[in-house]
Amino acid sequence: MGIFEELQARGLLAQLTDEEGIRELINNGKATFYIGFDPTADSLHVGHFMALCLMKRLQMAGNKPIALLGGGTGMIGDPSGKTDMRKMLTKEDIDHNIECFKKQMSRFIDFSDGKALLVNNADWLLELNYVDVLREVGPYFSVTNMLRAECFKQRMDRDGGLTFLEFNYMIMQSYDFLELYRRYGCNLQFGGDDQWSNMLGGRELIRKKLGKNDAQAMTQTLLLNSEGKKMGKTVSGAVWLDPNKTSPFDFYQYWRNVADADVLRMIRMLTFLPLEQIDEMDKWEGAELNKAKEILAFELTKLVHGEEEAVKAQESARALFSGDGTLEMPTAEITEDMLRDGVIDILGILANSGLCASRSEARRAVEQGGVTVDDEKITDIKKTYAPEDLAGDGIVVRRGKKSYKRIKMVK
RNA sequence: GGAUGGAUUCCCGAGUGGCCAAAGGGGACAGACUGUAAAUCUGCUGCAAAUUGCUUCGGUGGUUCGAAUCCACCUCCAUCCA
Repeated sequence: MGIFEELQARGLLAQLTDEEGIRELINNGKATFYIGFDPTADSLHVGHFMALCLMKRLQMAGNKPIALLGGGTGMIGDPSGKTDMRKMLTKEDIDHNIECFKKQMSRFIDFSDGKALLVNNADWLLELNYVDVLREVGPYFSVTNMLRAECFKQRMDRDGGLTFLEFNYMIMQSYDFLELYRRYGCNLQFGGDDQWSNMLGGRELIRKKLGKNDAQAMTQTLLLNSEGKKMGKTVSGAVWLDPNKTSPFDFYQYWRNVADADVLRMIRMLTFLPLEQIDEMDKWEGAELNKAKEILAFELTKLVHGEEEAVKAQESARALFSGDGTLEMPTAEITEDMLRDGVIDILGILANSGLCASRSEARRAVEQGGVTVDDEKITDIKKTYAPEDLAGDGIVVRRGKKSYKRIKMVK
């Protein structure tokens, strides 16, 4: 089975310009392909992770990946699938973000000996001048066609409309493909399915401008859950790959908690487990799926944070939910200035430790029976603790099922 | 540039002088049930030294005993016209 068939079996492929051509290309390791990453934040998130995995798979099959960082396009902002216009980033932000991306990417992709390239489109986009661009690519784009593209259509119907700035994103991205084709012989572009129309733009441009018909594009399935929402997003924001932004434990928990209907699909798409093994799991049902969730969470945490962190996260989770294994626990410190009359009440502990946002919220949590100290339920909102109670290892305060902290007194 | 309609709490959205910390829904959080899932049910959802006080309805000033609500100016947004 070639890499093409494997990607297909894993459900990663969405749209392709030429199925046979692409199969031929990647199965024989003849593709030089690129995926673009917009440096809109200082860490990669789960959506990027999926793209990185795809790059890795293709690299393992002998193809040459180019990671294109959007230092230039990032200054414009992609309108595809966005409800709001992106906020404009400063040059400094973008450069900083690119540095962060580079570090994280090298964990996944082997950039040694030219096996993969990392380029920044700022290198060519920023030098362009307006008139040259118009002359060079202007004639090859039909505004009529562009407006027909789904991503623009939706945007036009929405409040706020589509700005000229965003409208140009597609042209920039097409220009990238052209440039990479010229410079590195890049003959294939990958991207999320929402990028399809932008990618076709590039292919068209190469065809019209250079008369070459061998630039291909293919998109990967977007990572959606069974409710059609994007995976990797929580209420508090994205699930990041940077351990300082999303701790390995939280990362683990995110995957541990996916819905039944999604587990197998996620395993198939995101892990590197052999397909035969996954097919076996596909027969699992009901509570057995919990095992599958554990596998998913463990495998992904291992890929992103390493085996050691994955083991720790798994043990902590088991300890927290079923009582076996060792519990690694975040600690919050209580200082003397938080004391009132020489003691601190339970509400103060909850609020100061970050388990609750405010004393009011803490009060509610206690009143509803959601707070536990050293496995004993707290019912009295006036309960207080003296510094001696918090000495040594301190106490373990748990709020609800999933958040807990060790509370210690410091001088 | 002109006309019209808007801006309310995390989001959507009611409220058009006191009974308003502000209906309803969504989300979030907590509890029950469970499998750390889904569905369902219950509670809860501005802050605090907590039967009270303080801050909040785009901004600034004003009218009034009293303003989310009335007036003036400003900012931003949408739709139509140019």
